[in-house]
Amino acid sequence: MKPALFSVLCEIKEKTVLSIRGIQEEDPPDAQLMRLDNMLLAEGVSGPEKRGRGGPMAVAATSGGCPNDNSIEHSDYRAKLSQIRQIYHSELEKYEQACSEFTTHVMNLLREQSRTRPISPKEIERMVNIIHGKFSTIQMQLKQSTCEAVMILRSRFLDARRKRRNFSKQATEVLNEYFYSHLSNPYPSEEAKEELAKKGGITVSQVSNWFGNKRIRYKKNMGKFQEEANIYAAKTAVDATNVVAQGNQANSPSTPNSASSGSFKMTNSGDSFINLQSLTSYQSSPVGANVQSQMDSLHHVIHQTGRYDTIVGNPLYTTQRIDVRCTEANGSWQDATTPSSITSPAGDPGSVNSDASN
DNA sequence: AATAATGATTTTTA
DNA sequence: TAAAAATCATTATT
Repeated sequence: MKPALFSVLCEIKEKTVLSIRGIQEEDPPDAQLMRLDNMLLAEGVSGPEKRGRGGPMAVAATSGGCPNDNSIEHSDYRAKLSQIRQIYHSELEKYEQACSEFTTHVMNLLREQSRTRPISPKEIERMVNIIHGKFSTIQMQLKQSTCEAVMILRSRFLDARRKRRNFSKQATEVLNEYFYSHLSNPYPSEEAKEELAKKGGITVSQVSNWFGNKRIRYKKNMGKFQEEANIYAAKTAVDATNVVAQGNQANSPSTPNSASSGSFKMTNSGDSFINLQSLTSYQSSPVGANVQSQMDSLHHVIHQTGRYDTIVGNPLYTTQRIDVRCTEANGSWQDATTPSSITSPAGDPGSVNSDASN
């Protein structure tokens, strides 16, 4: 009886055109999926668990502990990321398992039924394809939402602008020290930046940022920075003189002025320069190498003593005049916005700063 | 709560 | 292309 039924079913099938027809579907829509995959891979969500931990972790232990928050934040980020990653993988696995389970289940069912009704292998294949398609769309959704989560995480943790931390005391100390002892040319070289970064427990680009900000802000109104300028200038001045006092014999005094400004364009002010030079040499024995920084420091000290009154009295005015000093003297690390109009009411004690040059 | 500081980013400039 | 200048967004201070 069975064969009869079977053949009948076959006929019906033929008539109702339930048979296979266009089996052309699938797979143009893979562009998006590729994008998601790539991104997940790039973010380290998919791909091998890279717990590489080798990195620049142990930063310079030189001189004092800098907790260095950066790494803390980073590890926080990594923790969250690995959480996402974990979820992603477990979900993915679940889906894959479910998919294969369901597929085998359906196939078994169909095979069983194929005994009592006509089912071509092509139909089974098609069925399997459909199932896989369904599951892969689910997977894609998973990938998409994972991507979203990662992006959110990124914007929250990696965008340093959003989570700014002030530098440690140590870092600002080091940076300011350099800045004020190279006030005439506060452009640290790449090596110097690395050094500073190391000492301060920050990155080189942070050093660069800091100097960029510092220069512009210092220039913008120096009055505000007078205090710390004096502090650091005095500090480094003392250091410098000490150093000089100890051992300078190495260098010959034969490298006088030229050395001082180095790569800096020293527009004019020949006389004032000489002036300062004599001053410095007077204070501290002639030195070749260190001259620059000493001059900077001293400059500050002198400067301060020279016109403390005006500083106190009229900050604005002072600033401007200092500004002028910078322009004329340095001529370079920035040009003062101030017009020459305000320029020195010549003659006053302030003229001390004409020295300021370099 | 208002405002100053400050580190980072973006845009402009030389 | 590096530095200046403008701007943003967060943190500190009052």
